[in-house]
Amino acid sequence: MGAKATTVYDVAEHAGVSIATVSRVLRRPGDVRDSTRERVLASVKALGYVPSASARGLAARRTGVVGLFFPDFDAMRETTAFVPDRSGAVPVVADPPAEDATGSDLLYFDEVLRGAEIEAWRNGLVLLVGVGRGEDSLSIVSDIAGRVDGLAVLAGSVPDEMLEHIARRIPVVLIAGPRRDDEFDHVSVDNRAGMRALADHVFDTREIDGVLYVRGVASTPDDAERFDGFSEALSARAVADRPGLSVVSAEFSRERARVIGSSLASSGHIPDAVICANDQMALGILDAFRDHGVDVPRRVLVAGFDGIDAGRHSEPRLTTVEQPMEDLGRAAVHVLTQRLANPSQPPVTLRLPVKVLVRESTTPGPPTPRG
Amino acid sequence: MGAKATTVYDVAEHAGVSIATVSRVLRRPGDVRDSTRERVLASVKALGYVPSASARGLAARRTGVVGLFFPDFDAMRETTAFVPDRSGAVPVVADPPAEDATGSDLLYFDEVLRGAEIEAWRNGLVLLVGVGRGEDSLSIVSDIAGRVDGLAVLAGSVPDEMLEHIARRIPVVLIAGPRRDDEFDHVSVDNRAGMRALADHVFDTREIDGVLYVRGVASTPDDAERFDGFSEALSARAVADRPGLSVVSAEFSRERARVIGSSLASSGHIPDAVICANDQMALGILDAFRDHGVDVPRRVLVAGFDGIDAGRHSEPRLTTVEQPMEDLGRAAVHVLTQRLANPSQPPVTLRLPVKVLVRESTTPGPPTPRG
DNA sequence: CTGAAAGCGCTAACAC
DNA sequence: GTGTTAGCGCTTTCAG
Repeated sequence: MGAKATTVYDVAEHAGVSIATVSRVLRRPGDVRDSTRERVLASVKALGYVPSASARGLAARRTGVVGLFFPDFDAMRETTAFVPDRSGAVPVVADPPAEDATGSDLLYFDEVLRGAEIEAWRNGLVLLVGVGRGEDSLSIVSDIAGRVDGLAVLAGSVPDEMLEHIARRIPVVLIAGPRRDDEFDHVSVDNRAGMRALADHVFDTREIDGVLYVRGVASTPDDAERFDGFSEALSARAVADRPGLSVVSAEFSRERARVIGSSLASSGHIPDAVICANDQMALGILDAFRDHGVDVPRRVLVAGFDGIDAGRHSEPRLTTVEQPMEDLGRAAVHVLTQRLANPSQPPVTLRLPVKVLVRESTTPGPPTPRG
Repeated sequence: MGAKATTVYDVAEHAGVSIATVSRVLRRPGDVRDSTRERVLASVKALGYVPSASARGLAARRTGVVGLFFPDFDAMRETTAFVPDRSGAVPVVADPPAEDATGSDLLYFDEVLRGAEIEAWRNGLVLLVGVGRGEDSLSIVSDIAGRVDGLAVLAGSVPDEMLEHIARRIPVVLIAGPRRDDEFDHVSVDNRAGMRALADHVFDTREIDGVLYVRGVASTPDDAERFDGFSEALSARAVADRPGLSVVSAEFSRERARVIGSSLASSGHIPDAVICANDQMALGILDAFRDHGVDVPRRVLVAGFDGIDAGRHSEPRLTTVEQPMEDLGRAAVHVLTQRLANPSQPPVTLRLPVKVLVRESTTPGPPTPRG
C-alpha cells in the first residue's frame, strides 16, 4: 500500500518494450502483436500496475467522467460526525407506526443520483458526485468542474455567473427549475402540464362547485408553474360549470396544511375538492379531515403533487402527480453525452412528462380493483 | 463552450505574474501579497479559469477523490435505453395498492451511496461512483482505482486478486460480506448479533414451544451468520424451555415463502413463531397466514431481517432487524480517510451494530401506543 | 514574496 | 508493429 506506485516506465522495462507499447496494449490492444501484448499484460499483472487517470486525463484531454453537483440540503448538514460504535450491543426498540413520514430533499436526490448513475453506466462513463458546502460551494463546484468532461447541476444551486464561468470549459446541463432560454442545456419536469392534467382529472371525476387550491408561500418557480397549470384547467372549462375558486398559501409543510384543513373543517365551509401544490400539504389536509370526520373522497376530493412515498400509504391513499426523478438524472447525463459527442448542437431543453396517479383520495366509487 | 480551456499560463500572463504565483494564489493564498492575489483572482474571473484536476492530481499525487465501486445489479442491467419523450402528454393512470413492494438491491445501494456521500462531504472529499459491467468489471474497477486516493468496494464484487492488485496503489476498504482476516480494511454489519437479539426478543415475548426458521437456499455468508446467531439464541436457553426447532430453506423471495407459509397453514402444523433470514420471506409468510386466517401475532409470531420499507407498511407491521446501510457507507469512507491520514495503521475491521425494531408482528398485547 | 525550472505519468503524432 | 519524443497543466523545490 505504501510503496511508490508502478508506472508505465516500470511496466515497459519489465516487459522489455517502450512505454508507448504499454499504452497501446491498454488502449488499443488490436494494434499490438499478440505475443507482445501478452508479455506486457503479464508485466502489468506482476507489477500490480494501475494506470493513473490523472496522467491519462491530462494527456488525452478527456477524463471519461461526468459530474453531478447538488447543494448541501438541510438533511445533510444536520448529520453528525460519524463515530464508529464498537460496543456491539444490539438495541431492541419499539418502532411505532410513523405518523408523519417526511420525505426529505435527500430522498429525491437519491433518485436523481440513481438515474444519473444508470445512464453514466450505460454510456461507459463514471459519475463524480459533488455536494456543496455553504460558503465553499463555489470553489467546490469549480473543483468538480475541473475533473470532469461535463457537469450536471441542480438548478438554483449555483449562481449563473459561476455556471457561465464553468461552461467556458465544459458543457453544463441544468436539472429541474423553471424553463430558461439561454445557452445551457436543461432538463426539467413539466409542472404546468402535470397540474393541468391533475386538475382536469379532479374536475372530471364529479361535479365540483367549489375548489380550494393550496399553494406554497415562497413562490418558487415550481409553485408558480403548477399554479399556472391549475388556472389553465379552470379557465378551460365552460363558465357554467367552472368551480368557484379559493386559494390559500401555506408553508410547504404537512403541519401547516393540517392547521388550514382543521379551520376549514370546523368552519363548515368545506369545498368539493382540495388541490395542493405538493403532497406534504395534501397529507396535512387529509390528516385534518380525518380528525374532523370529513369523508375523503365522498365529501371532498383531495390531491397533491410530487408522488412521495408517504402518499402511497396514507388513508385514503393520495392521488398525485408523480415526478420522474430518476428520469431527470438519466436525462441530464443523456443530454451531456449528446453534447459531448456534438458540441455545436443548439441548446437542448427536455421537459419530462409527469404522470397522474389516481388513488382513493379522488375515487369516490368502489375501491379500485386489485390487479 | 468550444474554445480551448484557459490554463495557468493564460492567467499568469493576464495578471502579469508567473504560473507559480497563480498556483500559490489558489493553493496557499496566505503566501502571496494581497495586491498580487487580488490581481490574479481578477484574472481568474475574467478568463473563466477552472484548474484542471488531472494536471493537479498528476503533479500533487493526490486527487481528493474517494471511489465507491459496486457491481451491476440486475435492476440496473434490466434498465432500457433512455429515450426522451417529447410528446408532452400526461398519462392519467389508476395506481392500485401495491401488494408486493419488492425492495431491490438498488435500494440498498442508494443508502450506502448516500452514507458515503455524506461522509465524503464532511471530509472535504468528492465521491466517484463506479458500477461494474459484467465482463468489463475488472477493467472498470481498475480504471476507477486509477483516479482516486482510496477505494471502497462492495464485498464480493471484485476478485481478491484484483483487490490485492489495486491495494498496491491505494487503500481499499471492503463493504459488507463476512468477516475476513487479511490486510484489507473492512466494514460490515453484525448479522450474527442481530439475529441473536431478534431471536431472544421473540423467545422472551411469550412461551414458544415450536419455532420455524426460514433460511435462504444459497447459503451466502450473510445467511450463515444469521443462522449462527439464531442457533446461539436457541442453545443459550435452558433445555427445559428451549423451543422445538424446524428449519426450511427457500429462495430469498416473497413468493416462495408464501407457498411455504400456505402449506404450513393448511397442514395445521403451525409453530408458535416463524423467524426468517430476510424480510421478503417474512412478508411472504405473513401473506400466507393472512390468506389462511392465521392470526399474527396472536397465534404465531413472525419476524424478519433487513428492515425493508415494505415491512413498515405490512399488516401487521413486521418486526425486523434494521441494517444500517447508510452507516455502512459512512463507515467505509470514514475508515478510508483514517487510513489515508495514517497509512501504516493495522487493518481496521468495523462491525456495525444493528437494531431490532419491534413491531406488531411480534407484539401480541395491545397495539403499541402512538408516540 | 516571487520566478525559474524540473518533473508528475500518460497519450499521440511521427518516424522507423 | 514498435520506439521516440513532445507536450498535457499543474505543484513544488530552490534561488533570488
